[in-house]
Amino acid sequence: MDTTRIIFHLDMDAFFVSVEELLDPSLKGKPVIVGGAKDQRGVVAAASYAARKFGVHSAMPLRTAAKLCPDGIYLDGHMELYREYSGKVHDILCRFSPKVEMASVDEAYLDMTGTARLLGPPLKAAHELHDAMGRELNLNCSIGIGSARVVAKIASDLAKPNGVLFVQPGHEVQMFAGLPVRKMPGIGKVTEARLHELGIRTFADLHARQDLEHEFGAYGSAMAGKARGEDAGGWFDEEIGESAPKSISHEHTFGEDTADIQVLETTLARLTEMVARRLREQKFEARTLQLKLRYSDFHTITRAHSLPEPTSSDHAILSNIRSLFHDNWKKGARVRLLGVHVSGFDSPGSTVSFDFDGAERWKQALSAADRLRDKYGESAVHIGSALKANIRERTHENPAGIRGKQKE
DNA sequence: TCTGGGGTCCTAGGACCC
DNA sequence: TCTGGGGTCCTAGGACCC
Repeated sequence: MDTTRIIFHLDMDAFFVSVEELLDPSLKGKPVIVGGAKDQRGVVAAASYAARKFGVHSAMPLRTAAKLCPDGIYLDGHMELYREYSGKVHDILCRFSPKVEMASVDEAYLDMTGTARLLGPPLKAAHELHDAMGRELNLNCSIGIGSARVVAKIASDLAKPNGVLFVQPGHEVQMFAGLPVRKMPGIGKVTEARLHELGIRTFADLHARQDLEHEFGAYGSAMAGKARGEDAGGWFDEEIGESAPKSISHEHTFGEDTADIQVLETTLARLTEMVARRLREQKFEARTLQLKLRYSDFHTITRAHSLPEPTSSDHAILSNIRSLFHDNWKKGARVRLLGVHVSGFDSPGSTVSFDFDGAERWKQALSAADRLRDKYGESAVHIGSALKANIRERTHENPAGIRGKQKE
């Protein structure tokens, strides 16, 4: 049996800029920079290929971009519109595979395993997908094909712009050998510098070294594996599919640093409102609340507090965030950024209406119990009888207050 | 050159429990 | 009374991605 998976990674080319061009075709071919005004605090979110010729690239401070490309067209951007187009992209992808995962607004993974009978071989399916994006949305994209997510991701990067690349299973090492380590997803500025110090510059260098685990811990062997075209969990990495969000946050960088308590308090209240509203929209409640505080010198601290019971109320969140702020802000110190972050989600229904959706919970609990029994034997597990009384026990990892017997 | 905003995942230490 | 090992939770910070 052939168990090789076929994964597509699709990446929209210069997505924000391309959508802006749909809105205003006169922008085509011009150096367009999305992210904000030239003199604003902020960074480039996207740059057209014409702007890139000046050396402008995403994540670059706007003020730097303004020096490199003073005559560029600087736009604030329309996030709502990009999300709308992202939805259209998603709709098209769903015609090609039942397993689609949007990794961000402008990129996605598709599990194409077993679609050959319907859509033909991978390259044919990829070209049809590519054509559909052009024909129906008037947008360019690049598609990478491989046997694991990392492979597909690296391939789509190599395929840019507007191309398709299939890395045949088994040919990863050979195909990637000459690539700089930075091309590997997960290796950024810091890890790249550390690798360079060790004389490791390419994927091939990465293979040749046996001491990565020693230098980088578990992450080291993962890197070596990835360089061979394996995903973190081995050849058969995680399923492709959407997963529930794990955190919600909003933050704000002031146009000018401030120590004005009124401004700081108002900002905390506004950020909290935005976070709480989204929590309620998603029907989530959060247990862990976190404040982020960045001073003028860019020194940044985070301070968290976990509640005994989850909440989505503005008042509860704000009062906790305010105490975190007042307990930690160096009075009078000028602040560059404030942020409010919540995590540790629980859907309110799972706590309140246990009796109504109890069946599913029990199923989960029992299957968890079964796994423990498999591991430790029949007497290892007792389902807690105080199930209702002891609501707090039931976290995601411990759905019904199951306790494994101690192994003394 | 002065460094956004929204996320995910990892590490590491300490508290606490058995 | 001391020791220790394993597991989980919590907090802080940081790398990385788009």
